[in-house]
Amino acid sequence: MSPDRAQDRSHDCPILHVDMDAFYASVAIRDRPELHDVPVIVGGGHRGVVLAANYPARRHGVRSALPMTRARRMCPEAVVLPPDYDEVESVSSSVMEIFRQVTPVVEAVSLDEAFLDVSGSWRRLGTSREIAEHVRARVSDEQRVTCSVGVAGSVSVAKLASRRAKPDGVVVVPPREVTAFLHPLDVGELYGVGEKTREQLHRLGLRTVGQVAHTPVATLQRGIGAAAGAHLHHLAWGTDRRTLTPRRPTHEPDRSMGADETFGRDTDDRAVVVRELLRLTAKVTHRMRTAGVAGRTVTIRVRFSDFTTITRSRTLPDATDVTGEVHATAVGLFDALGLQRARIRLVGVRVEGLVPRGSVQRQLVLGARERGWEDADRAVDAAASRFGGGAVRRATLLLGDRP
DNA sequence: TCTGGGGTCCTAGGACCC
DNA sequence: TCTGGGGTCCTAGGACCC
Repeated sequence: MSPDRAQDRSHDCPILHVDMDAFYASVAIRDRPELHDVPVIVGGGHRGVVLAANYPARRHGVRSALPMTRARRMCPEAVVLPPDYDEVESVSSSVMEIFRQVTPVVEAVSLDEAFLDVSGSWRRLGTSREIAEHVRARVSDEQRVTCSVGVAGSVSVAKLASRRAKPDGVVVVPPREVTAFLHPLDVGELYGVGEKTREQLHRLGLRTVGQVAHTPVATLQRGIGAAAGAHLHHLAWGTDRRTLTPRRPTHEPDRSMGADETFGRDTDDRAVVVRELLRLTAKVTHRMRTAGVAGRTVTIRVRFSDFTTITRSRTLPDATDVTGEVHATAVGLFDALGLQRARIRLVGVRVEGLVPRGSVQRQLVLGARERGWEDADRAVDAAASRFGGGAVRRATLLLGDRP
């Protein structure tokens, strides 16, 4: 090992966490230099939240997930742009391709984040730090957006390191420096510790990661639950041994698929809800059929104007991907709530317990009616793939209440 | 005009079965 | 003849992540 490499020690650090900087905003302004130094917020329009804010906007306190109304109030001079999902996806897949040219062991977390295990690339590409800089240079040169990279011996530490590296930097945390790096951090920095758990831990007198590390596991488990407590203790010592899974094995489908939507205005009209449930169901079952999966458990979600949210679910005798069946189940669950004039903000449909469609053995022979629905679904799918998603809609979706 | 939409995993109680 | 004890499925809720 050359002195150079001994010094940067990144052979102890096979894991890279690459995180794009303010991704949706960076993509939106990459061809608009006049916007680089002014606050830019990317967000959904109506009743939406901030998807991304560039660094000038962040200086005003604007961050992801903030309600757009508050964001505009905090930074009235900001340029607000709608997200360009197609463009973001295109940049994302190009960036992921760069990662895969560095190592085959790439676990994409989301459009803007991935873990890389580069231990097989050292001979070819140099130390982990050098590989991190190589990745950053390529992403910047080829896609004109920046990213930050955390380098460490484990997934959880690499993740925290990339946050420290932001924006547009690299942070390497070799094993011998892990506790010094982790222990001063606020517990809320740990992966899996959100607002609620952070508050619980604070009530137990635990504010820093170091304090959590020196708390008996049993105490943590009593405070926040068996699984979370044990996991947290590992995270606090940086001894999380999770390895990367390049992608979910193909024989293993997603566990659930769903869709929900916030109404433009709260509603207490059953007909509006039923129609929305149909639209959402059609969207979900179409995705299911495209993925070749069917599911048994149908769950609806209802959020009221005061933001309280309930779910109701029903498990069917057989897995289905049929729009009519899922919709009928969803409407049955909704009607069983017996709501009178409750103001509803959002409804959603989710199908769980997904299995490959080919494995579904129906116990009962399909009646003519179900068979008819399946044929109708296939016709809708075919038309959608030929003419685009909006080409065919069920008749009830065409009635009334269009803006 | 406060608070999106896509998911995953965990917990807890009751039913049901052996 | 006091009522054990698992294991699994179902349902509802909640926390969390990006």
